[in-house]
Amino acid sequence: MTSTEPTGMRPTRQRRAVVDAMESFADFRSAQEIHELLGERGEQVGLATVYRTLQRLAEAGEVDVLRTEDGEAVYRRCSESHHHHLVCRSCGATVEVEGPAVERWTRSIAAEHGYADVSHALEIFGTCPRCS
Amino acid sequence: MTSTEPTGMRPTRQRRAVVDAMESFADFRSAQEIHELLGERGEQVGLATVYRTLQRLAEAGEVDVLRTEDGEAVYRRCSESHHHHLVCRSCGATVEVEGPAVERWTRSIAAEHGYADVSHALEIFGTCPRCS
DNA sequence: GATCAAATGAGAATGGTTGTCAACTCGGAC
DNA sequence: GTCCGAGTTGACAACCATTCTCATTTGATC
Repeated sequence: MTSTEPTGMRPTRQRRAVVDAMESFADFRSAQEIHELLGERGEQVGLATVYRTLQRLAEAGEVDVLRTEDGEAVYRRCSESHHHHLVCRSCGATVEVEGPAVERWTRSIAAEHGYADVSHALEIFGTCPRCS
Repeated sequence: MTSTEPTGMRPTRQRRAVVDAMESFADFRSAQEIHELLGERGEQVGLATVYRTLQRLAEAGEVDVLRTEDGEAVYRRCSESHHHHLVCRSCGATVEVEGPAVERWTRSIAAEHGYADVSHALEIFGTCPRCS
């Protein structure tokens, strides 16, 4: 559950660099931005490697992934809380929301139908106060 | 709010065809799938036009857009029918589920943040009994 | 040090999506 | 009905995030 947990990944210079870079910001960044950041830090890491590493980290649950409105994947070090997004249809303004009720509900629905390893995706759309 | 509302779009054959096609399914489909569906229906509509039309409809709030896990945009007619899908990660088996609790929760969360015209998309993923 | 699977990087390939632009259409003016 | 201009279309090129390929390098183990 912690970030020092073994993930089955070899601790190469490149992976350490990516993990380090992830610690240096708290918002969502694209793979390309992270690659650029590494360059600025003097860490030479191939773009493909950045993509691969971020993917692995995401699979291992070490980072959160999100899709921007135009389909770009953005990453952020894993905040401890699972949450959803309330997105403005018009300007894209996003609010992170939590819902224990939803978590419980999805789990019970899945169990009811015999589904295992449950996860879910929930997005709420609306028009934000500024746009309406 | 209704689908007969003027959207500032000229009612061309192609747009009518896309809107019609959107009425023929209730789940999220990609632009390419919708384009293919139009072809099967004997409606000749260019792919670019399908993309443009869906974009316009989304802007006008006539359809909901969502990004799949791999960044593809998927569209669904904006409907009041509130059911969600419990999808098997392995074989794709889908169960439709309803959740008044979720409907209520999303509405209240949105209201809390001042968001209007609320809709939402929820998919639950798991491994079905047959696959686990 | 020898060995081998895992990891890397450069560049090519992929594929969804958007841009381009000449041809076409719709709706209003006449 | 005809004309006109702006909106729309479609074929195809361009774009660009992401993934693939594969020869080379690296880390862990013996």
